Amino acid sequence: MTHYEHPTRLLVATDCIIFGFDGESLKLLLVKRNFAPERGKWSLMGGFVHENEDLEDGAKRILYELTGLENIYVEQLKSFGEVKRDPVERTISVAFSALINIHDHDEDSVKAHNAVWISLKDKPKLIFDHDKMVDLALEQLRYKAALHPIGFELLPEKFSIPQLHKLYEAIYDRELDRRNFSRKILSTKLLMDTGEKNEQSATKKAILYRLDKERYADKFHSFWHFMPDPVM
Amino acid sequence: MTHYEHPTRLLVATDCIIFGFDGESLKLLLVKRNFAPERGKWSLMGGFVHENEDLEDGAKRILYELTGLENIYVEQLKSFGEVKRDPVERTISVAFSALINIHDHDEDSVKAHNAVWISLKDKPKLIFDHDKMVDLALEQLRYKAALHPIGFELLPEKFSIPQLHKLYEAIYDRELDRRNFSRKILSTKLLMDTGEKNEQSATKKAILYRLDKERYADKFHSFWHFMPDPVM
DNA sequence: GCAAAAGTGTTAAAGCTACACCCATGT
DNA sequence: ACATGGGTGTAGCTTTAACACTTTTGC
Repeated sequence: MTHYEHPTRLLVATDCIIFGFDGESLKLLLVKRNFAPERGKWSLMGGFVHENEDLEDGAKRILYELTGLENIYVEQLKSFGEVKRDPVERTISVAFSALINIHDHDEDSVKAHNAVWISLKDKPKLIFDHDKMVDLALEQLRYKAALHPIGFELLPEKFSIPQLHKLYEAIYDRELDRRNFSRKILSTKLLMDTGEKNEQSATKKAILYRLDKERYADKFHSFWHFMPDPVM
Repeated sequence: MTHYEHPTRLLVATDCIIFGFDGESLKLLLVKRNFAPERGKWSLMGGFVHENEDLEDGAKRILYELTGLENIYVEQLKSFGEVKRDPVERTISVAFSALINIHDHDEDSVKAHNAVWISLKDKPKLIFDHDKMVDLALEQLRYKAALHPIGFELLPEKFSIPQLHKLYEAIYDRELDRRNFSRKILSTKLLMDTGEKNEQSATKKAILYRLDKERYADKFHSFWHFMPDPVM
């Protein structure tokens, strides 16, 4: 086998599975296509990788175009390369998962792209193999959030434990005992008390925490065990 | 953003991180290149994706060419797409992890490709970003084997618990209490007693088990907790 | 004072670790 | 019979799950 023998070049795209959380349910940012092919149908946000651009940079460029946000938490999910996945021309798509704070995005930009936040439970059928991408992204989010502190990416910088609790219930689509959850989270020592309280609450105001960035960096590679087994 | 706007086509390759286990240590099947570029240096086995071939099929084709084996356990790891990762021409590489039974491969074929099994601990420096690929593959193997029953792919169909135990010690590069390990494995009910014993042993012959395929399929998505925390 | 949400405590069961002991086999 | 490796048992500790209770706040 020699290198550069049959240099068949292929189209390479990235598609982004963009998760958000509005305090109640987990949402996806989806695009209603006003361009061919599959005009009028729903799809993930995507685009082609440029000649002089790393894969992840491509995904971040596309995310920036859509949301106006930089420094988004992005993780490569998997590449989808079935020969006939795109009917127009063979295209390899590198799928990226993105977690963003739903309140931060640029609304005009999102509207301009014909994009909408849709609850996972109301997800319409998407074009091509995008449904598979979403399924996998959700599976991975569940997998990862059970063991690593990534849920925070979906929340504001300052957040309460009840908020985090609701997020986890949304991610796993099931009830979690709030008291055990709280103790488990606090036992990681990953949260810093900001001294502030959630003034929005009509009842007892919850303590607002912030992620301890130093410990976060140290512990990122250690397992959590947030979920009662079995998770999946 | 309209589809098919700037159709820049790129080279797409697959590289395979091939793990094997010889009963003592975890090994990689590496190629000493007798072709350009980087002739004489070590690399992973790889090749370009063909026009009419799914990504995973490409990896399997390459694995078949090298080892003569079909039905190999293969898992897509990640795509590597840095602009300058390949100095000759920009190439996206989709990395695949493969777990094979080291005794099954076709020796002639491996020799013909100038490939050698090398213990992870003696791994030479590899070309391009192949070192990164190996690091990630190992991390993923550790991650996954702690929670899912995939170690079996590296063993013969019938294997003993002591064999499995040695495999796990090799994967995690640390001692594991053999008695606790044994109990943990058996408690999953994933192993079927074949009624046979390991006749090779010079001392007490170990019971040979086989993976219970039905339970395997059912349980594949459930977490194991094989390793004492923290694993990583 | 009451309802609702937040925070803290308790207890029994389960799981894990670190051991000790016995069994089978070839020399 | 003994050295070696394989199989099973157990005590003490830690973690978990499933609960109850108290505190804060707005009305």
